[in-house]
Amino acid sequence: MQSPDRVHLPTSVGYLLKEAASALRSAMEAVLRPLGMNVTHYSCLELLAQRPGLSNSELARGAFVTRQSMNVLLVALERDGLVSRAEHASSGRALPTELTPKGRRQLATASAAVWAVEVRMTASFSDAERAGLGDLLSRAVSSLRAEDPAA
Amino acid sequence: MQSPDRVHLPTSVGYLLKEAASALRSAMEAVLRPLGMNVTHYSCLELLAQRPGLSNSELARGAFVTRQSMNVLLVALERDGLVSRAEHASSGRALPTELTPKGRRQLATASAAVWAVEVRMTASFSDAERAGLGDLLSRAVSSLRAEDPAA
DNA sequence: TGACTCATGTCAACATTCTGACATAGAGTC
DNA sequence: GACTCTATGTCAGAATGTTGACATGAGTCA
Repeated sequence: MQSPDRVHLPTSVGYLLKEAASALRSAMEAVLRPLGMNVTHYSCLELLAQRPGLSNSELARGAFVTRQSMNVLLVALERDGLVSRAEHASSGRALPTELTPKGRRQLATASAAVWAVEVRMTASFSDAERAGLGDLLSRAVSSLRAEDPAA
Repeated sequence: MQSPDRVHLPTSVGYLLKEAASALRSAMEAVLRPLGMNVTHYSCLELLAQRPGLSNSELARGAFVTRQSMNVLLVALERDGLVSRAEHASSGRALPTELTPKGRRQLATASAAVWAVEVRMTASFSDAERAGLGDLLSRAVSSLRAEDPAA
């Protein structure tokens, strides 16, 4: 098939993974832009809806960015009245964050749009294929993190 | 399972896709950093090795960045003597680019390292699963691009 | 108690990438 | 030829994200 220590791009799982993630990101940004949001913006709100009280660092990990990046986003979201952060930590240094009603409303619109993108992406899949893709991706993540402390 | 117009993060194919791509990128950067390269840098060299004479715009599409970004990278790669660009276009405006021997040497090391990462990522997969993942990802990309002109 | 480790929030400087814009070159159409 | 359309290379500005660093708070252990 191919030489054993070399990457063949068109059939490389890594390349296809990158391509799929890129296409998904583009599609998401296309539907989020008219709503005045970007992917990280939406991800932050979605995380907060499903797990209220998350701290800046936890949100950063969930959205796959650094806590510094998430922090500048949170400052903007708080300024726009979409989230509210605790003044001071009840324990440790983590400042729990929560959605405001305004944030919840904005998220509702965005979440529906993003869901439609996900549906379109997996439109040709059977239920078994959809579940299989999720399983394979999960295992790939586990394998990557197994021997590598980074990330 | 879940409400029909809402995303449930831990089981969302989109979220898992983003997570896997993030983990792969981290792993690749971890092995490329000691070599003085990053992912886009490597991608550019790999593309040129497999398809010599690619133009700036074609490289950008292959590496999933804008042509502006690829251009600044190409300028740096040419300055470092890793690639050579044609002085003027033989047809149109596209300037074909090729690897120099130095670029080929650097790529050889990087390609082996990246290949090892891909092997690790799919270590627990059977051959059928590896091929299946590639097939599912390809179909997901097709579906995303089908109705959406962006990307 | 004190030292150590770890996670967090935050500041600063830097790197990377993108958006917007413009001029140029070829293909197709009238 | 003149027009339109598309693709390309390039410039400038801005947004976004990262690395590096530091201080703080909590837990662990001698």
